[in-house]
Amino acid sequence: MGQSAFEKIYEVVKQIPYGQVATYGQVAAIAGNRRWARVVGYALHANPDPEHIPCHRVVNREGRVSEAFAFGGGNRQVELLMAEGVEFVNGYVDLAHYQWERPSY
DNA sequence: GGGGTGACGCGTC
DNA sequence: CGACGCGCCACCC
Repeated sequence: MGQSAFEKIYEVVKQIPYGQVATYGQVAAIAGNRRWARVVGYALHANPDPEHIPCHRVVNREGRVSEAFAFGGGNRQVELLMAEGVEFVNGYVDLAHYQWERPSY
């Protein structure tokens, strides 16, 4: 089927529940290969469906957001996450409590 | 058709 | 602790 890395990545990102966040590596790993972390970044960069693809719930391994290339201006992503109840510490997401645990399906 | 780059992650020096 | 390189896929020129 035409399910490429891109498609799988979008599927995973769409599954991130409200109030939780996932890392690029996490999404990549669930999508099929953890080395796709870079592809995840590119996939979200393209973000063809921002309404269904909560790219703001995807953060890097440090729990930090990309201020330089964020869709709405970096801080925008932080605001959205905080609005969902995600706590930030020194600008970093508390991954220990808010990192999404993929359901073992 | 070929080459370079990128919203990353991890190992190594 | 910081900096660098490697790996992967898709898109742009």
